Amino acid sequence: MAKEPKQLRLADRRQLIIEAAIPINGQRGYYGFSIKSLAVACALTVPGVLHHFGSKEAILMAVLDYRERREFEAVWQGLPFRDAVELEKYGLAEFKRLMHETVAHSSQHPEILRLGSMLRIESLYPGHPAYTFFRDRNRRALRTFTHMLNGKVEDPRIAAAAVMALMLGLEALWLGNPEMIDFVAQWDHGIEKILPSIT
Amino acid sequence: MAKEPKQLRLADRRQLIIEAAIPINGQRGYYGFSIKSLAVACALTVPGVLHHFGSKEAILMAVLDYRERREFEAVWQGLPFRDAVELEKYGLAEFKRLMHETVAHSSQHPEILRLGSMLRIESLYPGHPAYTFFRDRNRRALRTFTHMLNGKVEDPRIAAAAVMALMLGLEALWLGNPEMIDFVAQWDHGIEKILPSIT
Amino acid sequence: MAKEPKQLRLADRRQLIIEAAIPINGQRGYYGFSIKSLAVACALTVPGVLHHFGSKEAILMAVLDYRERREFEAVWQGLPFRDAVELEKYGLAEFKRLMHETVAHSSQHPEILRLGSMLRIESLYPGHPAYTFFRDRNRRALRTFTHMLNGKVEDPRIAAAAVMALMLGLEALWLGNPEMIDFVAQWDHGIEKILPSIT
Amino acid sequence: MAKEPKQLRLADRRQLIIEAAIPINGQRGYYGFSIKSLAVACALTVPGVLHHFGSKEAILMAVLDYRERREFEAVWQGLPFRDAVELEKYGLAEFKRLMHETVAHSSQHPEILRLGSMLRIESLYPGHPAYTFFRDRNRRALRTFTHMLNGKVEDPRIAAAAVMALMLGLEALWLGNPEMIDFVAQWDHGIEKILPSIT
DNA sequence: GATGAATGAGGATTCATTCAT
DNA sequence: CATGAATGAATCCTCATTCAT
Repeated sequence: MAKEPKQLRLADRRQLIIEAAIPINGQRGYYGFSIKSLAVACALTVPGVLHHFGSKEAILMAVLDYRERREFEAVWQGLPFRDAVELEKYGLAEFKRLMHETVAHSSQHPEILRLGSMLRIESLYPGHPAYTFFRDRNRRALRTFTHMLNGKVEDPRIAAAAVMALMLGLEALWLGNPEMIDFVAQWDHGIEKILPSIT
Repeated sequence: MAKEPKQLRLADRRQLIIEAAIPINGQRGYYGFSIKSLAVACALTVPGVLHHFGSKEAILMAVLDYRERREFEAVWQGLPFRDAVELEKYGLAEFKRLMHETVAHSSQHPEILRLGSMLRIESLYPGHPAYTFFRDRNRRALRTFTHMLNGKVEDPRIAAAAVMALMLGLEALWLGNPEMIDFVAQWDHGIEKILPSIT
Repeated sequence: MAKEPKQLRLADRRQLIIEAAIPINGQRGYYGFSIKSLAVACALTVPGVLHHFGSKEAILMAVLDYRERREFEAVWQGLPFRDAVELEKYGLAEFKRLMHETVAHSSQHPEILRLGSMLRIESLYPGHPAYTFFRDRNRRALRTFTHMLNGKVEDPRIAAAAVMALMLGLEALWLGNPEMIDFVAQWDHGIEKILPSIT
Repeated sequence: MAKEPKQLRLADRRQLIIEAAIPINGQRGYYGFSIKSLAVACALTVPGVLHHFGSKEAILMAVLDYRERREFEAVWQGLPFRDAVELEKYGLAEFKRLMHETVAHSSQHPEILRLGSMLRIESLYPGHPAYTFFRDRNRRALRTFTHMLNGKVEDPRIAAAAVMALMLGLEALWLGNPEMIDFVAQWDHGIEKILPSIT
């Protein structure tokens, strides 16, 4: 006879709160969301939530960290490369397969996408808790993409930016009107234009 | 000797407030910005600002309206077409010239871009004052673009979405790290891939 | 061809404002009503209203003054006595006729009644602008009634208070549920109990 | 050595706040009183007060509820009837004894009376939070009184209204000038006129 | 591990009023 | 005679946070 424990283990409770925080942060942003709304979504009290994270800022950072970890586990971990740098050894087809995976995965988790879009634009404000986080992340991403495309296209930097722009743009478009565009198909079409396969 | 009047006329003061509201709304979003911060930026008091708009929501809508009008005047008005529909009669080169103009203009006004990016994502939340505004605007834009590309590309709908995605994505990328990419050059490169000119 | 003047004469405009102020003050009280609501009811602006009275307090006092004058004109002026003191010479029947007139008149003007009820209770607060006004008015009324009943009943003071209480109470009752009681009939019934006619 | 706790229990604190709210609401009415003034009277901050009730409106309703409960406990509970309906079986003397008790009790608690008078008149405004509360309460009261006088007087409805009017009127009179009239004596005198005992 | 009490700061908005026009 | 601009004070309420329980 397993009793259902009212008090979850610390880690479990944290994860529950974080998962509830993702759509809330994605919808209202860091400035617009309130711990109260998060607490209600978790069936907890406000101090109950704060007990686990200490501050609103800490909740945000935990969410960002969780999101990063999840993305890594879902997309990158399943691939045969140890790290991004190693990718250089692989061909364009491999790169496109990886991107396709990412897009396909994203299309299943719009809330994660929305969180990223919201916090990316919100964190442009220097006072935002995720200011440096996103600034550095963007730079790193562009560098990584450039690296990955190195030797495979004429101007890797331009191509990398184009790829990233396509991804960001489709995300925004799809989030706004999901019924109007097919995220994955649109991606496949776009990437083929930007990085045409040799036939 | 003209005295500087402390009381500005309705229209002048409104415009001043709106222009001050653009960067503030772009940085913090509707939920995150405070009328106080806007009032300080205008050298007014909070009720002074509210005197002209009545509510925070009304300020936002006035900003959106102003932004729309300005964009029209700056980009579309100078072009030889009466309206979007007429564009169908023009060729791909004309379409690309129009887009280029828009991008070039946008690259001079990052604050306007930032406002758009912020409010687009923020307004996905159904309770947001600009919810319907942006939903309808997005739909209209995709329809217009599709219409403009009709007969010029294989699949106008897909192409239109790709063009919009490129624009949105480059905006987001450039806003995040303006020093890392050349907005206009990157656009010209991208559009040539998506809508290649016949040579 | 008489032109309708947009600008009313000062006195007329004042009266219009006062008449609009009666139901508003009666409904929300002095503390609860706003000059804005009054201005709207008069199709004027807030400073437009204040132009005529100078302050919220002055509006209230003007309303009270107007109400007093109107009551006098409507009820007392039509009667054959010069003033209240003279009443002593008349009999009980005359007194009851006067009261009946008052009640009949009141039943036609519930807004006036409501104003009186509201301000009477509100003005018990020492900081209220009509504090002394009503305190003195109540005392004067009780004294006058006592005087009027002098020599006609056993204990004029008690009877006077009973008469006043009946009036105040029926007013309150009728204002609350006008469809449930017949103000005038109820008065006639009550006064006959308190001050029975000799048969 | 019992330490005086800074944090009171929910129920205790609520009662303290409500009791402080009674005179404040009685003096200024719902529209005229401010949570700040109540907070000061309780040696709390404004959010401290709101913590317990959530809104100004909720404070009012709690006050009304408390007042009702207290009246019941003080007057009706001590009497030998189970409920109002049962009263029909008792005679006029019993009814008058009950009324007398009520008046005697009221005369000891003018603040409660004042609260009732203020809110009764204020709640005639349809937007008032206690609008339906008082409308229904008035109807119920008149029905109950009529019921209680059924079979004991010629016209129970008229008599009931007269009794209520006497009560309401004496309250208003006494609240305005407590030094001028003896509430209880005046009641006893009045009720004997309206409902004379058989001798 | 979690809750209720309490607070200081700040949120938007309303208000009465003054001033310039 | 009336209006629009502007303000300081006060409104209710929400916020993140701390403390005691």
